[in-house]
Amino acid sequence: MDADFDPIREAHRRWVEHGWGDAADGMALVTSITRVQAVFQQRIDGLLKPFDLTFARYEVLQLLSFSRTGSLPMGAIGRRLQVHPTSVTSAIDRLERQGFVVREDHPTDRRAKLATLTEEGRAVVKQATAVLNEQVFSDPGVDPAAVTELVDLLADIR
Amino acid sequence: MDADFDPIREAHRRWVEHGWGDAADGMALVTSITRVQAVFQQRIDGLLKPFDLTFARYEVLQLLSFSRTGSLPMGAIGRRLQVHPTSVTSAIDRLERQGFVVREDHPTDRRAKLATLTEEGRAVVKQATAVLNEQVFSDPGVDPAAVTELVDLLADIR
DNA sequence: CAGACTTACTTGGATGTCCTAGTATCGGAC
DNA sequence: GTCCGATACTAGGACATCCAAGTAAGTCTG
Repeated sequence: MDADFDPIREAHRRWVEHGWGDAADGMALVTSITRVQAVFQQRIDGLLKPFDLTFARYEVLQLLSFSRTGSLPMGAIGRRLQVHPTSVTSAIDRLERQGFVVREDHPTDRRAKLATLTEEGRAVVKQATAVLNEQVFSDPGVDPAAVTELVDLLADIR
Repeated sequence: MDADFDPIREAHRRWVEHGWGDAADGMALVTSITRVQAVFQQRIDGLLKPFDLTFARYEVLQLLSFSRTGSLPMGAIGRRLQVHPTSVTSAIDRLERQGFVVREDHPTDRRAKLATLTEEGRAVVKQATAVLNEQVFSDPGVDPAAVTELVDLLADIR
């Protein structure tokens, strides 16, 4: 990236000039988070492309792979990933077409559906995890101490 | 929010259990940023709804309102906001239909188009800014000192 | 046990973002 | 002066996300 120019820092200067006061810092925080999220998103989606996955769908597979039976109700997925139920429906639709999960009836609640990992799903999430852990998560671009600090600070906002 | 349960902290515990090592922290960072971004996005878009704006379009208007002439080439907007050129086209399309900006020819470069703020655009961005500054940016949900710290740490990643 | 409320999931619609590709124009090299 | 690569914007397509609304089924209350 053009390390010699930081649009957010530049914008922050303008906000202060226009008398925003404290709000300038807040706006800088929001835009910073927005951009950093976009950067990670693109980097990760690029690495997942060979697997025909996106970060959203990867998260679903990964969550399932860590559950005892490789199977969770749709609603539980949405709550754990903190996304809207319709986003889960959409992700599972896609993953099901890809053969990475299957929908099954819930054993006791006939309203609910279980998303269950297939063999292919388990295999692809394993490979994808290896790539992401090595290329992104092990070294997100900041000092390891700063990482935990960031996570703690962000936890306060949530 | 349900302060008594943090899905990310819970997930982090599982990642560590599965032997992810350093990668667990990195994954926690990425998911934290993703969720926090989503929270801000929804909160801001909710506040902007009465103005028939989104954060994306608000950022464009705000950028224009701070330029000397209320007018910038499309490309410059994309670079400053760090978004793809097609996203700018899409945002300006919408803003133009809403009457908040108009497209004009660039005086010297016939390839380029200028997006220029209208009176309505200037008025709406002023009102929207007042609301956002008061309701979000002045108090993003963390200690003010932490805000600048976060911004600095995030700047390293960008 | 019947009606009302709640919960689980899906459908349809609107946004925003990116990528690929295409058209028009600018600018520099020869 | 001409040609070719770089730049500016737009068109079309794929995803993901949310909201509003609808259907089905569980649960609770009187």
